Amino acid sequence: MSETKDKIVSLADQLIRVRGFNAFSYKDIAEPLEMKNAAVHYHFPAKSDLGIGVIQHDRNRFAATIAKWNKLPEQEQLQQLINVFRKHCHAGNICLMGSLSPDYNTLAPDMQQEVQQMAEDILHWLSQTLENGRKHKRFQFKGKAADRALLIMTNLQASLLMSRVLGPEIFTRISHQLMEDLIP
Amino acid sequence: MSETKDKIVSLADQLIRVRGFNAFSYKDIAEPLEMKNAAVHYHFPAKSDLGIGVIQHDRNRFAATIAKWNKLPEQEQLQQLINVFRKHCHAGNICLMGSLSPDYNTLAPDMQQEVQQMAEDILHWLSQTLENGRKHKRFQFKGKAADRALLIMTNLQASLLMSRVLGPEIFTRISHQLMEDLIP
DNA sequence: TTGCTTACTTACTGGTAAGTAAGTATTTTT
DNA sequence: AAAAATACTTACTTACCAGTAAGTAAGCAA
Repeated sequence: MSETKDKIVSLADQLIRVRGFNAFSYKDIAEPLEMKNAAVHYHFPAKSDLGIGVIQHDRNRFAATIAKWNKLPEQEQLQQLINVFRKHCHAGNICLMGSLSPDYNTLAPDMQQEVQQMAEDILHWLSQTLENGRKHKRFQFKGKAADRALLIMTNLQASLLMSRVLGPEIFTRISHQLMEDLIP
Repeated sequence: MSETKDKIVSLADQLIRVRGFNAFSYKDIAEPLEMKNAAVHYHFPAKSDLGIGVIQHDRNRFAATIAKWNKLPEQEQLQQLINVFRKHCHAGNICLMGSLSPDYNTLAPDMQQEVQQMAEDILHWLSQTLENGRKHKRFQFKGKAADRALLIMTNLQASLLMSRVLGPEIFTRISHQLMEDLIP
């Protein structure tokens, strides 16, 4: 990917997390990068192309990141995930899923599918990590790992939303209690 | 409140939940109600006035609803709350908090404050209900009731978001496991 | 019956949005 | 050296948005 394209995707990623997909415009990309509206359209003809670019970038980064974690004990892998969310929390960001799923009905079908796959990526990894952690007696929880993954995923996702409204200590309380619940 | 004003608020409530606050316009209100753009502005001069109207309507309804539940055993009160969310889930709606918190940074300050108070309303009630339920041995959980309320609140909120993307069985799995975790 | 309020409509403004057609300068390929 | 691809800019279109000014018809109130 060219340098310019990369800068556009990074900035769009930020804007989606801070203001939402329907609340930023090509001008918000073009101006800070000192180019014209039409230059952004050159790289991403439609806004949904830009949205898809952002999601794919994020999915690739996630895949690379979890690969780096995969020799760590499971509770540390989960802690790493929580750390990623904490950094976003303190930057005032919400996660891509938390930003794009409320707008889901307004998105183009090809972008909707990309959002869906991102959700499946994360849930699949988290399910596996929880299942393995339980097998190795590092986690203790009731029910299926896939259901537990849903609970934890929704906690993390919405903790960023609630933190935006009620302050960052919300995130700390949620992530702490979450971990506490899992440790035998 | 006049009948017209009430119809506007109800429709706006729907639109916020289905498409998001920044993704509907006065035209989307005016057209189905067979009036002109300017008539909506007559009742709600700025869009934030309409937003505030919707939130206040919802907060009042919530207050009235929990008052009706307050003689029920705590686990049934929580089940009632889950039922409210389930109905929204099957209507394709998300909750107001789930819709407005991603857009929080784009909202007018007076509307932000209203969102904040709505969050505090729900968390306060849920904390109290969990605390009372634990005292009466109807619930069992680790940690502070206020922290548990945060976990459950975020589960419910984001379960509607995830259901929109991955289908309504997501909500069923989350709400079921959530209840299971609390029952002694 | 004159005046005031309510609940609108008509007609508009200024601004912004996504998107595009056509042209240009620079680099790369043949 | 000619042709073609790359990465833009200029200049524009179409469409919509929130918001407003001015007018109006109906009802009520002194």
